[in-house]
Amino acid sequence: MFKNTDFFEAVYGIVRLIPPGKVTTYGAIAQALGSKSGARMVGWAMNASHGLADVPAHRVVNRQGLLTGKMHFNPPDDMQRKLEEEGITVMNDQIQQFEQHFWNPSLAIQIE
DNA sequence: CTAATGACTCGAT
DNA sequence: AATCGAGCCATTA
Repeated sequence: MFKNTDFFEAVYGIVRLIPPGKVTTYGAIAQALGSKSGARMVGWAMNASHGLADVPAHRVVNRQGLLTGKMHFNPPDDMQRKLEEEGITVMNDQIQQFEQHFWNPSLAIQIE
C-alpha cells in the first residue's frame, strides 16, 4: 500500500520519464530529487519496483554505465537485452557510449 | 534504541 | 590508472 513510500514514488516517477534509448544513473536520480536521498536509496527503491512494468529499471545503471542491478532482474540477461533492443550497445555488462545515452532526470524535473 | 545491509558515489592512497 | 575506505540515507532485524 502507499504509506511512507513517498520517495519510492518519486524515484518511480523519474525512472518512468526516462525516454527509450536513454539511460540514467542512481546518483543523477538522487540528485534530481534534491541530493537528499543517497544514491544507495535510489537503488533500494528500484529493488521495490520489482514487477512494475511502468518502471524501466533496466534504464537505470550506476555511474560507470555498468549494469550493477542486472543480477536482480528476471532473468538477469533481460536488462542487457532490453538495452540492446533500445539501440544501446552493452558489452561485459557495460554500456558503450554511456555518455551518449545518458539522460539527465533533472531535465524532467525542470519541466515541472 | 543500536547495529547491519544495500541495484551507489566520491576522495584519498 | 587501479584499489581501498568512508559517507550517505532508508529499511529491516
